[in-house]
Amino acid sequence: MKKKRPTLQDIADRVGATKMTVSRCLRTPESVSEGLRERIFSVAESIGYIPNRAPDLLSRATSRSIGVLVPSLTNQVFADVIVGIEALTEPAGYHLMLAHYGYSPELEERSLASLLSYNVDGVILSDHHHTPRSLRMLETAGIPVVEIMDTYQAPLQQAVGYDNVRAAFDMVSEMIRLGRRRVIYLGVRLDERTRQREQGYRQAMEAHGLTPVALHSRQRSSYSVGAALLKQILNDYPDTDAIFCTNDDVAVGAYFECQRQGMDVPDRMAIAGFHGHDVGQAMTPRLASVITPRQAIGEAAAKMLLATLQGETTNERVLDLGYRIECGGTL
Amino acid sequence: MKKKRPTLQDIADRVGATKMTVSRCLRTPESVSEGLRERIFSVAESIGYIPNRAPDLLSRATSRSIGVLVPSLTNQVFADVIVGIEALTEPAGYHLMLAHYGYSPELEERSLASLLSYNVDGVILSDHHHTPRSLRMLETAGIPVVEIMDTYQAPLQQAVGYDNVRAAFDMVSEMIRLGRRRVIYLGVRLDERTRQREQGYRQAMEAHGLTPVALHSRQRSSYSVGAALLKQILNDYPDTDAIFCTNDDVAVGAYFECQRQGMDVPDRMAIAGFHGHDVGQAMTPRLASVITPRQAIGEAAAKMLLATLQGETTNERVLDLGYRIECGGTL
DNA sequence: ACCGGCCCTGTTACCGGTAACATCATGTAA
DNA sequence: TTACATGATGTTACCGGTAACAGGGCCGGT
Repeated sequence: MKKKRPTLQDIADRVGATKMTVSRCLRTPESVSEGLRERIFSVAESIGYIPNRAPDLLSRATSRSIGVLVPSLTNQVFADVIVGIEALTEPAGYHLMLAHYGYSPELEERSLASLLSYNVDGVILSDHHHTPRSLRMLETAGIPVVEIMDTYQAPLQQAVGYDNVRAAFDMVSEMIRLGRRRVIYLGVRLDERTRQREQGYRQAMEAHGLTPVALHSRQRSSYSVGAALLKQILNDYPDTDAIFCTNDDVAVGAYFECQRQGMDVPDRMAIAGFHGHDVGQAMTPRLASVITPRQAIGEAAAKMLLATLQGETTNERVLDLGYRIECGGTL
Repeated sequence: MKKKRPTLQDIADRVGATKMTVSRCLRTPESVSEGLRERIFSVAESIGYIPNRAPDLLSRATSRSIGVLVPSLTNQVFADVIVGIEALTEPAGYHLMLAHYGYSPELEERSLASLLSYNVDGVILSDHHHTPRSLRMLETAGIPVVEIMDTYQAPLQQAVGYDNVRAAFDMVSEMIRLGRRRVIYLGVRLDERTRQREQGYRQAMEAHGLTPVALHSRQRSSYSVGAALLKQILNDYPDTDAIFCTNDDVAVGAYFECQRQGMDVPDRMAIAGFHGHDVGQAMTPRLASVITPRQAIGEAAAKMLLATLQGETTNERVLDLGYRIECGGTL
């Protein structure tokens, strides 16, 4: 027996006008006579009117909302990206609809369907790989799409990010330049970007005639996993002199394990991570890492999407925001 | 000139039936004759029909979605909570609408209005303090509300969490029991829970006749801030023998600074954090911390909300999921 | 043969805003 | 005074599903 929430009609009844007039008053107050306007606002306030987007959703198939699909919310990287996106969409009056899919394309498909069923005006996607069905849906929905985090592959429409392969290549090359020869790659999960970084790592190793060795954990990324992987290295490849980790969590976890083993970093073991998160930058020695412009990526993606929604057309399809190699004290 | 996305009518036209029949077929396939059913599904597939929730939103003021308001997404704590919530809402067919408000009640109000304008069926809130307008909106919306993270204050309807004051009290008492006398509290930002932990800290100190000292940073929580605060302590209160930090980031940051200063932990300085995140648990010495059941809180909140939405009534208003004091190696 | 019921499908109306158009009063220039 | 612009408000229809009700064909039992 919950009471229905107030509508424009309820306001109209109380001030003796039609809901059309009330609608006008709330949208363009100056188009309504002063006395009426004041009464309408006062009644709206007193009965606690809350705008209702449902009719808009229905009649104009527009929701003033943007769907954002990220693989994981617990991954700090995407939290930063989202902050960047919202910094632009919120002032523009767009509501963000977030969904995460745990790195599974099937779940991405379901989440996408859910977002589209709410008539989102545009979507931001975090992976390049989508199911055929997802692609179909995006096509029939006919809304703007921006893909983020990677510039390596051809985008559906537009993309913002950096080149994961090249970033990994550069970091590993730097390690080799500094004299490391037995560099191992540490990965977790098997998402796209982890594979791309591995690819860059392999290219760098092979370019210098070195043999690439990659270790993976199937668990989700964590400090503990980094520690466990380092133990495995000491066991299986005891003469390793450097590790390049797919992210900072793993790198810092591995560093903790080095400490426990009394293994000097970087003399005996060099360590590099990816993304340049605060943990690594706050510890001593400072963690070597590829610093990525996560928040800027979010902002740029939102900017692109909003521009397209406002009808602007551009022929710039891919925006590369680059990265920075931070050597820190662990190389 | 974007093409309209397919509707039930489009399917109906192609199979020579009415949209009502198509609607029935998609919802309860067995209520439609076999031949028609097959044609409908095949056409739906071929034109790429995507369900549209807008009409439901409008005609039944229900969206099968739940609004979740968290202060921050970059705060790992809430990422965990969200994972817990979604673990229950997703299988139940509810879509999560996330919004964050940066610890500002005014922004919370705006976010809440936005969620309500999409006719969410229920909301989960992360703070106890709301603007009068927010309270009004919740009341007129007439939807179930669950507040999370704290059991200290009387809930609007229902609440799930743990007692921040008591948790802090217990941790600080433990530090004192182990011989610490000049324990300082390190806080960041001034959100509710930080203040509650400070309150628990003060109670513990005063219960033992000790003088409480609290230091705050106005910056958002980070490892760097923890390090900076520790430096400040060494300068202003050089004989401090323990710090209790409002969260693990600050605690670990402070620990890094102790390392840099060559200050032994825990002999010279004991350190305790809050939440029991993986960083602290993976490092050596393991960080003392109050381990909170974040994911379980999310799950319990979702369970409560779903139960209420299914019409169940309960007189259990507050669910306390407790916490655990982990002494680690830093006390 | 007739009736009742079942199964399948169709018809109508509705949800709550707002675009588009209609109406009406007042003002103002010719 | 007439004609027409201007401003304020009302009327109608629509968006896309689905609840509720209305047929109509067919079957079996009497």
